[in-house]
Order: sequence, then structure tokens, then C-alpha cells
Amino acid sequence: MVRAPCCEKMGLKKGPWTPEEDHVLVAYIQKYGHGNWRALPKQAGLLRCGKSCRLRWTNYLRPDIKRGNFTREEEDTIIQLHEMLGNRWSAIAARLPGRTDNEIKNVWHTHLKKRLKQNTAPPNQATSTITQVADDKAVQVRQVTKPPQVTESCVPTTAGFENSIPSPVSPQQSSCNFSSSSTESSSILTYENRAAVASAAEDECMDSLESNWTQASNTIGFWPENLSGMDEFWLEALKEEKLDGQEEGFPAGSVMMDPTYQAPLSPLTFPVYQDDNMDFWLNVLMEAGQMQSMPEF
DNA sequence: AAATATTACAACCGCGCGCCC
DNA sequence: CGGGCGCGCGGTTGTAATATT
Repeated sequence: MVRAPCCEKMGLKKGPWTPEEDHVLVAYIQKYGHGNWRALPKQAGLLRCGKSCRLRWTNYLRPDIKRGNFTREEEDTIIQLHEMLGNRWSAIAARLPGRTDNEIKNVWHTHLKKRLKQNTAPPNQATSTITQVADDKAVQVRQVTKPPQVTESCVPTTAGFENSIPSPVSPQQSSCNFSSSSTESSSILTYENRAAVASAAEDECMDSLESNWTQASNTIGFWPENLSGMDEFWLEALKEEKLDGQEEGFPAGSVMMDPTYQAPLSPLTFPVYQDDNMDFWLNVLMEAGQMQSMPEF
């Protein structure tokens, strides 16, 4: 069966919306809501198809839309979410309050794709790229080594921290900053000290970036059964992605936490901590009470 | 200053999904 | 159970604004 084009009716207007049309649409929706988009334009007296009205409302006129340029944090979040979710713009938009899927899609195609391309240098150039500019370096490091940044709804933004690099702290360096006590909350880095730790570890991480860390292709992850207290953001991602074929090797009921961020790691982008590093991190997680049992590999 | 190229973003298009009859 | 309909999503296009030559 062939679907009839949305705006096949003659006389329906296309193209940019006028302020008058906007006013009519907003006034109508404020008064009656938008239960039926198909019927709306006729009832509101607009010479538009329902689809056009819906698009105009959801992408532009909705009162909760945040206008203006994307912040660096928002852009970074988009990059990380895109890494995790792919071109699922609506899923990405759901994690960026006030931003629409269309807007995010646009900013991806016009800015971020380009930026990522610049930052994705061949391995033998990666180190020099990383050390260029602090701003770019932060992006590069997060892109290569970190699980996606959680959104503001998950982790409060700490002023000043956004410019310090949430580095993949090496076990040797970070161990001195962790309490091994499973009863103390200090077994997880605080916002106050993690920036310092990250900064201190940065140089070493740069050097060992390629040898000690691998990217998400060797993802480890699992489906958590005990969800209490877990970050909603990741849980949603976990549920959506279903973790097909990626949950093997981890016992049900375990949740891998990022000890630096106090947030569940994204099983889709979690970098593999190799060999002895892996053991170290698993022990940290065990001691911090974030895993109920050691996984078998 | 004019022509051309590039960028930014609003809007459109077609498809797939879910609901309802 | 299959078809029609409405809606939302992602890809693409059109065009205005801006930068470059």
C-alpha cells in the first residue's frame, strides 16, 4: 500500500513559518493542547499540514526549548552519547533538557562531526594531538579513554572541574587516593579531590594511553539486576541497548561503577583495563561495595 | 563592493511502528 | 488478522546568514 503524502492537499502552505502562523499555533495549543496533529491545523485555522505544525511546535515553539548556542559541556555530552547511542537523536535529546533532536542532529552535522574528525588522528599522531591545547586535549582524552560523561541530571556540575581532565587514572597513581575501607564513602573519589588526582595522573596517562587502555570495542558489561541507587541515566541506556552479547562474563546483579565519577560505567564505552589494571579496578569496586562478586573471565 | 563559497539551521520527506477498527 | 491512520524518527534539502576571495 502506498501512503498518501502528508501535505497532498492543495492549498497547504509549505516553507518557513511566519510570526503570525507561529502566534496562531501557540495560541491554539496553549488553549486546547495538541491531541490530534492531523486535525489541529484545520481547527486552528492554519493552512498547514499537521505534520508541519507538529514539527514547528516540537522543534521551535515549545516553551521549554532552550535557545542559543550549545555549551562546551553540552557538545561533549552529545559526542559521548553519540558514541554510545549512535544516530538516535531523540534518545540523545532526551538526555539534554531543552534541546531537540533536530537541533542536536544539526549541531552534530555542522560542528561535532568535524571536530571529532580533527581530533581522531592516527595512533602515531595521537600523542602530539593530545598535547596541543588544553581545551582540545580534554575532548581528546575523554573521547578516547572515558566512559560518556553523565548528564547534569545525573552528576552535578562542579564549577571549575569541567576544564580539568577526568583522566583514566592509572591504578598506581590512583591507589594512594583511594581508601580501601569498604565502609567509608571515601573509597570513591570526591568531586573535590578527583580533579587533583586527574591532573596529577594526566601526564602518565598521556604516555600510557595507547599501551594501557583500549577502546570500547572490547567492551565489558552486564545487565544489572539490583538497580537500587544506580544512576538513572545509565540504567536507561542499559535497558535500551539490551547489551546483546555483551553481558557474558559478569555475574547478574553486579554493577560496574566508575570510581572517579561515582556513576555506573557505560557498558558500551567502558574502556577495558587490561591485565593487572583490571584486577586492581575490580578490587576497588568490590571494596567499595559496587560489586557483589568477582566476575570470571 | 561584488561574487562565490561555506556554514547554520529550519523545515521537509519518507519510513516504520503502534494503535485501533 | 490485516489495513488504515497518526505519530515520531532520522535523513536530507532549502535557504538565509556569514565568511572568503
